[in-house]
Amino acid sequence: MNETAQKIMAIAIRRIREGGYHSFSVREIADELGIKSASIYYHFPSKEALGIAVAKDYTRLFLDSLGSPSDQANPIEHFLKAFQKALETQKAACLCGILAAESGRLPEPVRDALAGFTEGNINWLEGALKQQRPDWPDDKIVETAPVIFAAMEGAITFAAMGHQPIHLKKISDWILDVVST
Amino acid sequence: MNETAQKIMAIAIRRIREGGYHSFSVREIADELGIKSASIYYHFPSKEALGIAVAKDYTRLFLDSLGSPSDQANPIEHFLKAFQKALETQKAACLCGILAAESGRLPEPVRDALAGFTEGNINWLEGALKQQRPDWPDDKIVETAPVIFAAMEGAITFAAMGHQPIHLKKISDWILDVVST
DNA sequence: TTCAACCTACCTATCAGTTGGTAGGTTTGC
DNA sequence: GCAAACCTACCAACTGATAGGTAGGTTGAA
Repeated sequence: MNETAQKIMAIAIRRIREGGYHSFSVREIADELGIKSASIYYHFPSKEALGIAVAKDYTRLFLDSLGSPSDQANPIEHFLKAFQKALETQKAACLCGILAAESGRLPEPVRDALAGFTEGNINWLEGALKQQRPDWPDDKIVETAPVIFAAMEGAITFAAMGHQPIHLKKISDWILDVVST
Repeated sequence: MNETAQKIMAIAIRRIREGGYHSFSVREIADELGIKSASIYYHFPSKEALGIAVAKDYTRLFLDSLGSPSDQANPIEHFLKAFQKALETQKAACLCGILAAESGRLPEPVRDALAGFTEGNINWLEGALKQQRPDWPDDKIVETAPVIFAAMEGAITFAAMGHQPIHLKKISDWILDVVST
């Protein structure tokens, strides 16, 4: 993965987070980079392949930055803070929440890559809940994890939209409350 | 607003909820309806105008079905159940959550129509909270309403995606807990 | 050491298909 | 006769994608 390919991915990821997979074109990326659209196809065989690469890279980066739940005293809080930090530093929604919104018309392999992010996050949360609430039965853990995830995705999507001020801290506190009682 | 115009809007609204504003075309709608794409422009001057009409109609229908918070003994519960009912009967995400995801690349008037939905819902929730929690200070109410809204939007978006089972009932219970304590 | 062979990273030019949109003609029911 | 509701036929712009070419660097065998 060379420098140009990484620049292409960086632009693609930003544009997807702004308006989704269908709202960017290969030509737009090339224009922004100052090369021709045909050159994009030297680095990525198709727009779809670029979308998959972007989704997988984003997933890997996010999960890597999370580390392991067992490294944390309060892994759920750690998870929620990762979302807050992502919004603060990148001032953008989560790629996953954006792609989820258009999942009905996404090329199947892109949808699969998107599923990788949700699964990775929900698995992480299940591990975190098991550690933090060993008293909870499995089905309660399996039900709770995706709800935490989806609620945070919604919050960050609307927060990044910027029309209404949304305090991620507030919803994080709610979730911490639910988990600790 | 005649029958064909309403059919056009019904198809548009369904397609937007499946994949967003950028993933449907005027021709697709015409094909599904069995008319030519040019005929769409007899009823709506542009795709943008159709998008606006759809967003406004969706907003009106949803707010009308909510009624007034003061008609409800527990208006927050009423609001949350409206989301659950929408998912159950229509098996689709909320138009607003989908459009929010691509808001960065939406034509401005469509984005404005989208803002109408969020504002309408948040205003409703503020009224509901004021009624249900007269003891809460104004700033707490103003902070809480958008968070309830965004969390439910996220939950319904991922629930409609269908990849992971999300229980809207669960997040509704959390929110009711927060409001009642 | 030299030179053919190959590679990387782009380019120009073009493709077929799709997009939103328009001008102007036709049908149909009152 | 007239107007609502469609149609045919088109347009410019844009889409993802391909074919074929090229400048400049690297490699490896004689």
